[in-house]
Amino acid sequence: MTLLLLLDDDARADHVVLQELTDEGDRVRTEKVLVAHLPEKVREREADKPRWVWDDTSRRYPPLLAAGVRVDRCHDLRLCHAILRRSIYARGSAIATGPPTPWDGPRPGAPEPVEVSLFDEDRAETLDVVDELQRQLDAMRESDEPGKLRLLLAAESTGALIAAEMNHVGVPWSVEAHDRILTGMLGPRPRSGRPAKLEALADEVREALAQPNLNLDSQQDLLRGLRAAGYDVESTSRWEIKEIDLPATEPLLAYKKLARLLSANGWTWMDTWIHDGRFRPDYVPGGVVTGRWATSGGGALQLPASIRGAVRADEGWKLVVADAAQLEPRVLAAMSGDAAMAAAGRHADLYQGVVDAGIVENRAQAKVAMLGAIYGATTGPSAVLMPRLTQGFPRAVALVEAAARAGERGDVVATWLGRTSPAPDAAWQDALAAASAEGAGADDVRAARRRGRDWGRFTRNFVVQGTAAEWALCWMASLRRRLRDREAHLVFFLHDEVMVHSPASEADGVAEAVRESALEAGHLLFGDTAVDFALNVAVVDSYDEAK
DNA sequence: AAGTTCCGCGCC
DNA sequence: AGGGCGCGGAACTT
Repeated sequence: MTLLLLLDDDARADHVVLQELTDEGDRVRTEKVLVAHLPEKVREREADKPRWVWDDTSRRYPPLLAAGVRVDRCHDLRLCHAILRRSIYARGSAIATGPPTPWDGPRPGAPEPVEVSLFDEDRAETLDVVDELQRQLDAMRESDEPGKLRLLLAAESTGALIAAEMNHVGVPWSVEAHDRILTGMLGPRPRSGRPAKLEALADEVREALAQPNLNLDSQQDLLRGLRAAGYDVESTSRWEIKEIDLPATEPLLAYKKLARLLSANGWTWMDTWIHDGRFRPDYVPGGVVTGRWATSGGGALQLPASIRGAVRADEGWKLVVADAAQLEPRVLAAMSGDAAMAAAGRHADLYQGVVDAGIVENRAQAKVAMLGAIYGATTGPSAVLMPRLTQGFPRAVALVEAAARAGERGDVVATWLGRTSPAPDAAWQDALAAASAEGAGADDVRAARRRGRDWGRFTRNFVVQGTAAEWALCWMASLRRRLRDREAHLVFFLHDEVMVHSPASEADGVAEAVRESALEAGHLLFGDTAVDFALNVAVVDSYDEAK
C-alpha cells in the first residue's frame, strides 16, 4: 500500500503538493498538482488503492466529490490527532505528551504550521503534514494496543469520508409529502401568522385559563398564566403539565407539540434545508466526546417521527432502513464478556431475553433496568431493579460500575478501541480538593460528592456509548465497502441506524449486505464474541414505514 | 442590532 | 431525574 499525502500549499497558490510514501514511510516521489487538475489526478491514483493522508476530510473531500471523484481510503490527521492526543493507548507518545499544537484546534480552517522557517515558508507548511503523520505513526507503533488504535483511526477516517458522501448525495425528501403532513397537522401554510389549527388550540387554552391575551410562546407569561388559573407548577415543561388534569391541559399539550413541529421542522425549515428533493445535513464526525457524530444545522439527528413520511425513495428505488436492536446492552455484553448477558442477547429482542432468563418479570422492567445500569440511575424504579441485574449479569454490571468509580475519582476511562474520556476540568478538581482539605465544611463535602457522582455517570455512560459508536462506525465502513460496486448508496446515519437509497431491484441484496456488515463489525471489534448484534431491517418506500 | 443564556423538547 | 446531543424562541446582556 502506498500513502499519498496531500500537502497544503500556500492557500493563495494554484497548486497542491502530492507526496507518495511507501508503507514504511520512505519517500517515493513528490509532485506539484494544479488545483484544477487535482480531481483527475486523484481519480488516476485511486487505481493503486492508496490511502490518502490529508489534514481534514471535511475540507478536502467535498470538492473531489463535486468533480465526481470517490476516494476509497483516507487518514484524517485532524480527527486522528484528537483521538491519539487523549487515548490511554498512546499515553507516552509525543502527540499525547507534547504541548498543544494547531492540530488541537477546531475544525474550520486548516491547521497553521507551528513555526515558520524564515527562509522557506513554503517548505515549513508542507512539512507539518509530514511531521504530524510521522508522529501519529510513531504513536501507533509504540502503542500497547496498536491493532485497536489502527482500527479506531481507520474507522474514524472512513466515517469522515462517509459523512461527506452522504452530504453530497443527500436524503431523498419529498416536499409534497412534507407539506401534506404539515397541512394535516397544522392546517394549510399561512401567508403570515400562525396556522389555523395552532391558532384554534391557542384560543382554546386561553379560554380555559380565562386569559384572552396570554402569549403561549412566552415561558414566563405562560407560567404566570398557569399559576393565576390555579395550576401549581414550577415550570411550563410537558412532564409537569401532563400531571395536572384541568380543561387547559389537553389543548396546551397539543399546542406545545404542534408549535414545536412548526418551529423545528415546519415550512421555514423545509425552505431552508430541502433543495432539489434532497436533505443534505452537515455531519460532524467525532463531534460528540464519546465519538458519536453530531450535526451542525438542520437538526438531522433529531428528525421527529412525525415527519419521517417525507423521506421517500425515488421512483423505482427503495429505502433500506436498518437499526441495531438494543445496541448498547449488546456492546456492554461483548466488552465485559458477560456470558449470561450474551445469552440473553441470543434473543432477537434482548430485553425479552432478560425476561426469559428470569431476571425481571416483564420487558418494560428489563429495559428500564438495563438503561439504568448504562446511564447510572440512582433512584426510582430502575435503581430498585439493579440488584437483580447485578446478580444476573455480574460482569456487565461490574464493568459499568468500575467506569463510574473511575470517574468519581477523577480518572479517565476508555472505550473498547481506546477513545478516552476527557479529564474533569479544573473546577471539578478544586471541588474535590476543597472537600478533602483541612476543615472542609459539610457543604464542600456534599458538593464534591455530587460532582463526583455526576462525573461518574458520565464516565459510566462513556465507555458504553463510545464503544457502541465504534461498532456503528465499523458497521457503516463495512457496508460502504459492500456497496462499492452497486448503484445503491448510504444516505443517512443516526447513531445505531443506517439508511441506504437503493434501486428497487437491488434492495434485497442491499439488505443482505447490511446484515453481513453487522456481523463483520462484531468480529472486527470483539473477535470471536458470543454476542449477536441483531438488526431490524426494512425495505420501504418511505421512512415512516420502517419499524 | 447582535451576541449570549436559558428553557423546553426533538432524537439516540 | 438518568448519559449524549442540536435547535428555536424568549429573555437578557452589551
